[in-house]
Order: sequence, then structure tokens, then C-alpha cells
Amino acid sequence: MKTRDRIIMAALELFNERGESNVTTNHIAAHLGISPGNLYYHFRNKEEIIHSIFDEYASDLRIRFQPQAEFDATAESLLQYLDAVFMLMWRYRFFYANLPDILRRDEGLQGKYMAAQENLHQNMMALMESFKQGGLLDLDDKELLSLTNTLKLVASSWICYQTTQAPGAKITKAVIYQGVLQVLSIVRPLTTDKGRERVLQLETHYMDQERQDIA
Amino acid sequence: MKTRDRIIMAALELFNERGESNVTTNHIAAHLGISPGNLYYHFRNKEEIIHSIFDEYASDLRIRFQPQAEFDATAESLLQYLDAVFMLMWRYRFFYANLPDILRRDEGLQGKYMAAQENLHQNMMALMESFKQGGLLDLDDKELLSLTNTLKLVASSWICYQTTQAPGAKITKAVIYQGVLQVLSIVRPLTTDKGRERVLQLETHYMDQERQDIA
Amino acid sequence: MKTRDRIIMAALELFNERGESNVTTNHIAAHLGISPGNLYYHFRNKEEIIHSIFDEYASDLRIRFQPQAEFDATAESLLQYLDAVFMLMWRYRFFYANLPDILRRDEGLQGKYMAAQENLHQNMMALMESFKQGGLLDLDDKELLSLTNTLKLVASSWICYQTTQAPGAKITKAVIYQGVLQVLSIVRPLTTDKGRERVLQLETHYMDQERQDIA
Amino acid sequence: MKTRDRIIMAALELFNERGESNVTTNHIAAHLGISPGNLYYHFRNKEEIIHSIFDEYASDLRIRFQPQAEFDATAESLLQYLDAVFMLMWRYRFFYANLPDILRRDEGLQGKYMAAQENLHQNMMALMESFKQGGLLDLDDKELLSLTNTLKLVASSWICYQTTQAPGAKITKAVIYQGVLQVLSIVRPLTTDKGRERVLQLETHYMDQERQDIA
DNA sequence: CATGAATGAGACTTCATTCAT
DNA sequence: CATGAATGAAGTCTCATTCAT
Repeated sequence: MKTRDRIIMAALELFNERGESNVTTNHIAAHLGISPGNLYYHFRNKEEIIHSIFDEYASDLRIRFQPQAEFDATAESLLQYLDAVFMLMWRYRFFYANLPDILRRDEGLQGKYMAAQENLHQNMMALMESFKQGGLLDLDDKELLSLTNTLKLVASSWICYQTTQAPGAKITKAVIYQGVLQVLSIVRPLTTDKGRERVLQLETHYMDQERQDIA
Repeated sequence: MKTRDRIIMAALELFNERGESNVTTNHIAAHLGISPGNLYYHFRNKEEIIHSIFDEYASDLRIRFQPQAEFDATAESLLQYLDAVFMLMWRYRFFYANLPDILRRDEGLQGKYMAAQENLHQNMMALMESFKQGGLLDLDDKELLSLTNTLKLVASSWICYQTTQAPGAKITKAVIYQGVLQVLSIVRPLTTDKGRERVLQLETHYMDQERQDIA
Repeated sequence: MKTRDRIIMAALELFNERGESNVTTNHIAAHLGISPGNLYYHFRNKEEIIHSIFDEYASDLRIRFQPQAEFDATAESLLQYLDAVFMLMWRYRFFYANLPDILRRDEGLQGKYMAAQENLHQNMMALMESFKQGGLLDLDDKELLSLTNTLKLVASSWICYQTTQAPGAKITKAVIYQGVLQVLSIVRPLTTDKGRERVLQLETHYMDQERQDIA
Repeated sequence: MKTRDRIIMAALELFNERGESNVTTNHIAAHLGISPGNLYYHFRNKEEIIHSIFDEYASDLRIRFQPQAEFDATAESLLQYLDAVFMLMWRYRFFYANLPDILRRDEGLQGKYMAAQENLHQNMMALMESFKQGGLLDLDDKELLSLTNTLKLVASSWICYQTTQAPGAKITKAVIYQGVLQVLSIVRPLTTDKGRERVLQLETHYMDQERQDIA
């Protein structure tokens, strides 16, 4: 792997572990066994590293949530969606934990972030709409918007929130699965009979996963 | 006002404005026009200032959410609850935005925080239960727990989430009212007819407030 | 007791315990339960406190080692001398441990100290001379000077030296008695038969004391 | 010379001149014309600088006092010993002057120091024993132990003691030579005829040296 | 590409001392 | 006599960043 990519990976790993502001560029270099000078050969500054991480994140986000050409709401496909969301949340969790600070001092990133969020919002809305059209959800347009917003908020806050609820505790997969279940519990009251059935399938799946992870 | 209290106020103000880690003890002192030595006369270190702010927060939290002796779910009383929640979120918003970092480096605060959260959870559960008993909510025990958790998460993440959605933008009262409305939208699908009516009253109230604030 | 004297006492106690440079004027005031302002009412600055302690020390030193009008070298009287020396060393031990630093920054104290040392030297020389005249010591004038210097050095360095040999350990009376025995071991090779007998008496006495203290 | 070594040298020089506690890391950096940051690039903190100096000292101490395989008490070899002792005392004199304070706040150094002292004591005892076996000293085992302790104390206290006797005055070589002579005067009463002769030779040597230095 | 020594601004904190009350 | 809030210089240490090699 190229040094540049190794730096991004190491930074992401350390940021997630200790929080962005507690990781110095020297930490990252030392972690990789390279010199600080070398790090600065590949990146003009710390900000640029964060930008690169963000670019990966935004790219992941775009790919995963591309609206499907044809509607497809099999349990299988829903699982993939949910797994993808929380995988993203997990992979870039430092970002969610430090977002206000990071964005405050980097106007360039603010722009990128807003664009990514806007794109995500559109895709999420399209997805929810397709669920509604597919007869899984029973709600009006206003409710659909509210639901989308709630889901976005809950998904993106989940890991950070759990971190604070049990400080020091490692975030395990079980915590992630609980996040999915929490999301499902929000959706359930708004489902049709068909949708509810689908939710139950998913709940069963994630409760099994959770049980396996704890064991 | 006593210098000690002025320091707490200034710190809270600056923390909220710029993020805790971006505010130095020198900033706080300069903001008040006092010497750094004076600040350290009143507080042993920055940590102690944060503890003092937290103590105020925890005290507010405890008082506001004391379970009522008699059940009382008039629109009036619900309004007070909702206002209180979001007032707290707003007053101590830096805390929510920087919680992982703050707790990570202060084990003492972790303990206090966990205790406060536990207390809050009990009170919230009691409140939701009383809504159920009062015929406002229609849900089983598991759903009640899920709802409580969602509400806690949404309420405590709302301001931080909004900050990131529109970075640089000041958080106005309108944003707060939208938070309340978001919370109501989560509750609504689980209400009885009587409960739905109450929710509608509240929605009307906060939509009016929002309109006024924007104007 | 007057506040002024209590300050001197507290300062001496804390200096001995923690070293002069590790004791702040605030420590002293807090230890007495008085305000820093009050301390500075009684003393212009920290230096003045040290001066006052030194004045007590110098006065003690002068009184204890006043040459006796009539020669008197009974074991009883020798005991008093030795006890007095080491009591002084003990009472003002911080002084010996921090002397270079203290004198370096206080020229006024340097003068006082030199005068006290000069006076002590004269008295010690007179004392040793009287031991020689009294037929206790067998040595020429050059040896007498050397012995005097050695004794002064050993006595004044003893406690500080022991502190470093067992850092953290409390200096007990047993350590003091060992110091006396060390001094006696230096004198013994230079005694007459009569003198040696006297030394043996003293050694017996201090070995008993040491044993008692340890038990 | 490497910056790291220059820092150690400068620190040693300044510590000796002004006392360890009166020399800040900024002083050291300024003295070398480097930035404070650079100093902290080479040493994690002031303590580590002191440790490095101590390590050099302990290494010197160990090498110089390694017991000789074959007994060798020519005046030449004795001279080397005495010179070595006082060279050490002189080179690391700040250490002796500030030992109680330095050890008090650095437990790690305490351990190292105790080990070095124990090693020194063993070597000194072996040396004195070899003098006794070589027919230079005439004393019993208890006296030999006392003598060893006295010599260690006098040698290690000499420079500090002299500093206080003439504060402000520079410690010259002459002062060092007087220290050697003082040590010899302690040994002399315990020598055999052969030993006394050797002591006289050494005294003559150091009195010549002293005279030369003063001139 | 890579090294690693070097920079310097600035963070947190301490403490002898002052002064209005 | 006494209080205690206040000062400000200075000390230790950190870290993003630069640059000669």
C-alpha cells in the first residue's frame, strides 16, 4: 500500500480510538514508523488528512445509498442497507463524535459536508418513498419527512451516544446491532402489515446477531 | 455577581460558542478582564470549571424531571416539560457536542455523568409510564422502553446535529422548536386518540412559536 | 503565642518537612489558618521569614557553644554539648539541606551566616583546646584545627547525608544518635587514655539511647 | 557535538553554577541558543535531563572505583583515586548540593541513587580492607567501617560545605586540594608507620598543588 | 521519497506579593 | 490586625509545521 493511503488509514484508526484532537501528526507518523517530515510530504497539513478521510467517507456514502433503479425491498436488500449505514457510522465514528469542532475550523469541509448531507437526504427520501410506494410504510408526506430526519439523526448519533453512556467501554458489534434495532423500533409504528412483517424478520436477524456477538 | 460565578458563566458561554477544547483558561480570564492567576484562585484547573458547570447542569436536570406526585398531563404541563428539556439542551449545548472527549479525560466526571443519566432515565421512564397509564400512549412495555431511549437520544443529539447541518449558522429558538416538533413526530404514531389530540395542541403551539421567532 | 512567632514556627516545621523551596507562603498561611495578607502584615516577604528563623538559629548557636569560664569535661557536660549540637542540626535541618540555594539568593543572610560560622569556629576551637589542655586529646595544633573542621563538617552534614541515604525515610532520633557515634569515632583515635575512657562512656550512653529509640 | 549532549553539558554547567531548581528548561535552551521546543524534542522533561546527568555520574563512579584485581597502594595509585573522587565531586557538585530536593520528587532517581551508593560503599570497603591487608592501616573492623563512612560523608559534603563557608566565592582547585588534605588528616591517625609515610607523601603533593593553584 | 532535528506560539499552571476593605 | 481576592511574571510542556540533507 502507498504511504499516502497508510497515513489515511492510521489517522482514521487513531482518530476513532482517541478522538481527532487527541491525535497529533507525530502520533500518526510514529504509529506508522515514518518521520513527521514524510507525513508532511504527503499532506500539506492535518486538515488535509481529515479532508482525505472525509472524501473516502463521502464516496462510500454516495455509493451505498445510490437509489436502486428498480425498487427492491426484499429482506435481503434491506439488510444490506442497514448493515451499510452502520458500517459507515462505525468506520468513520470519530467524525460523528467530533463533527462540530471539525467543521467549525474548516470552512472547506463544511461545504463538502453539506453537499454530502444533501445528497444523502435526497437518497434517503427516495428510499423511504419507494418503501411507501412498495406498500411497506403507511404515512403521509410530512410524516415521511419527519421519519427520514429522525432516522438520519438516530443513525448518525447512535455510536457517539453509546460511547457516552458507557465511557471507556469499547463499542462492540452488539452495540451496533442494538442501534439497528433502535432504528427498527422507530420505523415499526409506521409500517403496513406487510412492512411490519419485514421489520419483524429484520429484528429477528439482528437479535440473533447480537446474541452471537455477546456470546 | 461573584467572580467565581462570573467565571462559570463566561466559560459556559465560550464553551458553547467555540467548543470546550478551543477555549483556554486564558481566553476565559481575558473575556472577563481578570488575570489568569485570579481564575486559578477560584478554580484549581480547567477541569474544575467544567465540573462546576456540570454540577449546575445535573442539578437542573434533577429538579426539572422530578416525577410529579400526581399525574398531570395537561397541555400546559407537557409544554413545561418540553420547554425544560430543550432549554437544558440549549444552555449546556457544548457539553453534548464535546461529551466523548470531555468524559474520556475525566474519570470523575464520567461517574457523575452516569449517575445523572441513570436518574434521568428513571424519571423519563416514570413519565412515559404515567402517560401510558393516563391513556395518552398506546404501547407495550418494550415499545415504551424503546420510545424513551429514542426520545433521550433525539433530544440530546438535536442541537449538536443541527449545528453540523448548518455550520456557522447560529442556533436560533426556531431550531429548538423544530427539535420539539421532531420529538412530537416520534411520539405521535404511538398515541391514543386522546394522546394524539394533545400532541396536535402542542404541535400547533410550537409551530406558532417557530413562526414568531423566524419573523 | 503571637501570630508572628506562630508563622516562624510553622515555616520552620514545613521547611524541614518539605524543603524550603517547596513551601509557599500560602502553604504557611493555610497551615496556620490565617490569610496570606496577614502573613505579609507580619513579614515583608519570604526572605524575612527565613531571616527570622536564622536569627533564632544563630542565637541558639551562640548560647549553646559559649566557652565555659572554667574547664569542665565531665561526661555529663560533654553529653550536654553533643546533645545540643545535634538538637540544633535537627531543629534547623532544612537549613543545612538547602544552604547553598538559600545563601546564593540572599546576600544579607550570607553575612549573618558567615559571622555565625566564624563565632562557632572560635568557640569550637576553644573547646577543643580546652579538651587538649585537660588531657583528653593528644594532638598538635595543626591536627587540632583539622579535627575541629572535620567535626563541624560531619555534624552539619550528617542529617542531610542520612536523608539522601534513605530517601523518604523519616529521620528518627536513632539516626541522630548514630551521628553522635560517628563523631565520637572520629575523635577516638586522637584521645589520650583518659580521653578514650570518656569517649567510651559516651559511646555506651548513645548506643543505649539508640537501642531504646529503635525499640 | 550532538544537541542532546550539548543540552546535558549546558544543564550540568548551569545546575552547578546556580543550583538545579534555579535553572529552567528555558534557561538551558537560551544558553545554547536553541528553542525550548528543541530541548523537549531531545528530552521529555527536565527530570529526564537530570536522569541523564545522573547516569553519566553513576557510570563514572562505577568505573573509577572498580576494585583493583591486585592490591596496589603506591602513592601514584592513591593519587589517582583521590583525584578521581574529588573530580567527580566537582563535576557533579550541583547534585550534592541539591540532593534532598532532587531525590524527594523523583522516585526513579532514588532507586538509581541508592544502587549507586550501595555499589560505592562495597568498593570503598574493599579498598579500605586492602589498605589494611597491605599494612597501611591499623584498625579493627568496626573502626574500618566508621572510617569508610566518615570518608564518604566528608568527600561528598566537602564542596557543598565549602560553598556555604564562602558564598559567592568560586570553588577553585585549591579548595578541592584542601578537601583531599582534610580527608588525609582523618586517615592519618589510623595509619601504620608505613601508611603514615604514604600519607605524608600525598600531603606534600597536594600542598604543592594547592600552592601552585593559588599562585 | 524520506529523515529527523528544529521552531515558536501558546497552553496550563504556580506563587510571591499587593491592596481595598 | 486581619481578610481574601487579585495580579502578572514566569515555569513546564505540546504540537503543527518547516527545512536542510
